[in-house]
Amino acid sequence: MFYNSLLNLAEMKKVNLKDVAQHVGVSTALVSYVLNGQAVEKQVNKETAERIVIAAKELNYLPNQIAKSLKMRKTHTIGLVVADINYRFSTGITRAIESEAKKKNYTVIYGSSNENEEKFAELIDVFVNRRVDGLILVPVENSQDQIRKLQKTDVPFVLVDRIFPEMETNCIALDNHKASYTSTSYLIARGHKKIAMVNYKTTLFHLLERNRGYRDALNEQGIKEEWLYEINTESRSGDMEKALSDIISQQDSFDAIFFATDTLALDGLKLLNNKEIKVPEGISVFSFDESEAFELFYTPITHSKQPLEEMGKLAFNTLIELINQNKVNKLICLQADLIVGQSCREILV
Amino acid sequence: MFYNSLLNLAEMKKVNLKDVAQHVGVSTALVSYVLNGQAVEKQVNKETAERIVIAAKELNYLPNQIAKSLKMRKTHTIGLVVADINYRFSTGITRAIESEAKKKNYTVIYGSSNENEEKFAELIDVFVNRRVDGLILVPVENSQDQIRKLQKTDVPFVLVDRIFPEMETNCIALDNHKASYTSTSYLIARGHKKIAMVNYKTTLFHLLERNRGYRDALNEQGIKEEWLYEINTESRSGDMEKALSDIISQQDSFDAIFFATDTLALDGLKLLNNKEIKVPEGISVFSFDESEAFELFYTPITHSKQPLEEMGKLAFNTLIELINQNKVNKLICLQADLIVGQSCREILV
DNA sequence: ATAATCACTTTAAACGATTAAAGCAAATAT
DNA sequence: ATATTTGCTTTAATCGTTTAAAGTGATTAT
Repeated sequence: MFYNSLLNLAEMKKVNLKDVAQHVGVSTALVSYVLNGQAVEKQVNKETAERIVIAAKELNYLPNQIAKSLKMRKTHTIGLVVADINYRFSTGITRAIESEAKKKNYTVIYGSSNENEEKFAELIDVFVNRRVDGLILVPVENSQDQIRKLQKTDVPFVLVDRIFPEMETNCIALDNHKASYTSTSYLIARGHKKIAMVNYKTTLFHLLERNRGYRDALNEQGIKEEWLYEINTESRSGDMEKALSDIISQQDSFDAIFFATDTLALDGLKLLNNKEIKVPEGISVFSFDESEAFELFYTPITHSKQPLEEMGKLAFNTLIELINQNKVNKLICLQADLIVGQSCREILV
Repeated sequence: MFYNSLLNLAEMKKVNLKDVAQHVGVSTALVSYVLNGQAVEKQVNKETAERIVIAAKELNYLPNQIAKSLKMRKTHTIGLVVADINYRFSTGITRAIESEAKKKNYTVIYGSSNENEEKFAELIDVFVNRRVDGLILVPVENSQDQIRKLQKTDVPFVLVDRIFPEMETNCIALDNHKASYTSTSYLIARGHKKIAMVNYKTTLFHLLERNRGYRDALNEQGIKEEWLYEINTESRSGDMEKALSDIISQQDSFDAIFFATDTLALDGLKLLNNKEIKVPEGISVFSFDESEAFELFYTPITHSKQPLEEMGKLAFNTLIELINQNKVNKLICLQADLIVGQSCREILV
């Protein structure tokens, strides 16, 4: 084989700086300068520079990012941990983050914690070992210690969606209280009085905020009672069954169900289908976020919609600021949109 | 600050091999041997080994994977390119691949081509530059040249779902012809005679195979005509509208619609909802794969189901074989499951 | 008494880039 | 005639690992 032949070399294993340098007959330093746009600054002879550029192209030279990362102490990689890749929320922000990252020449390495504390911790460890430049995290329940551990590190990170209010972290989240308040108010405005709230039994702040928004709206608008049904993740379908049975048994007194997440709404709507309760005639339904699944439901579901694109974009760009300047302190609160479907009837007084 | 204090050092920036070595008072080589389980092989003094292990733990030493990768010429990272993260297919195999990868201590870097040829090429370039050990690809239409380029490289890869039959590649795919044949036969067996097939207008082999399966089933079972409607991705909703209008206008003569993908089925079912055609009373519906969206449709959709978990697992493990041994040649064909719902009525003859 | 073996441990060269600092002719200044 | 500057290029250290190869005392063999 003619290892020296241009063609063969280009097709051979990997071409490195040294190969290019030897081919042109200069040192690796010169090649590095030229290929990194420092030709003028370092006063490289124009003709030499050209020869280097041409040779690099001909040899199909691609810099070894690993070596570069080691030397520069920058990997141009960020880690993303979502709660569950099957959530629409996850694919939404993942998409946004990935496309934003690509624009800025960053690579995303990704993992799904599946709402599992240990897996969450493991993923962070793996990413930190890989020397990611930063992390975007959707933390799981009870991961405060993990986050605190991370804070002692010099790895910048931003939380998305879920906040720990007792900690100072950079965070992009929805104003869940307000979104929930607005939603509940919308139901009240349409004449609903007895509104059930179905939420997970959780300590996650963002979900508790949805309860608080619901409660505050009721109270401030003269409804002194509240009807909160809590679903345990471990006994999910059973709990939902119980909650809906309870709501339905008092069917003529309950006006609406407010589901605190799209996953809950999906479960709930399936059950309502089974029980042959019509929406909104039998009962009004309001959801937080929407699942793709809603598209085939006979009634468009009125819901509160999170700006996923924007969240992802903001998360990424905040992280980049952190990476570049080190000191930013941000708690960005976004507003939800109220998407009016036909799942909430108008009750005349 | 007491840089020498254990506690502070552990909380400081990054601890490296040298730090551990100095702390114990030995060379980095010894530390490396011990921490990589070569203590016995390299005849390291037991007591020394212990001291090294303890020091590493105390200092919270984590090996720098970048340096390791550079030296070992192995990144323990694989690249995954899916066609669109919003497809259920994508999240399905992504999940499987990721969990399999984690078991074997691999990290996945991931990207979505959004069915775009250029983005597909870009992603591969980025991943190859990052020196991934291998690639799992769901190729986009017309990406043959990209694949051929990749073959000239020493980067091992496996294709998933979509094959280019004219090329020799390692590939995990469904037996689409058979799945489609079986599905069509099922419809025929239930007394359907005039069955419309709705598919994308495409050159993608796996989708064409679905057409062929449909056609062969019809022909071999005495139905000499075929009714193929092709949807152009660019004029998607218009084309679907046209196709369905055409099918419906002859409603009493068409018995069933066979959608070649879940995305097409979703679009189609939405339109049928709008047009207030009932499934299966008005027309039978069969889908290839299912979308989460089907869960809220009033009728469980009968469909052909791909074993996503298995596909992902096989893809990953095949890739690992390739990475380790270099020469494997596999075209693994999986079989679909027929999931019987209630969307295909029984037509009595 | 000297050589060989043993049981450890260290040295130092990679991996492929970046980049201060030094080197070296030729041109210009003193 | 010598010193300085200019214009360009090379040298060599560095990032944090891995791992042949060499080193080193103590023990055993000849």
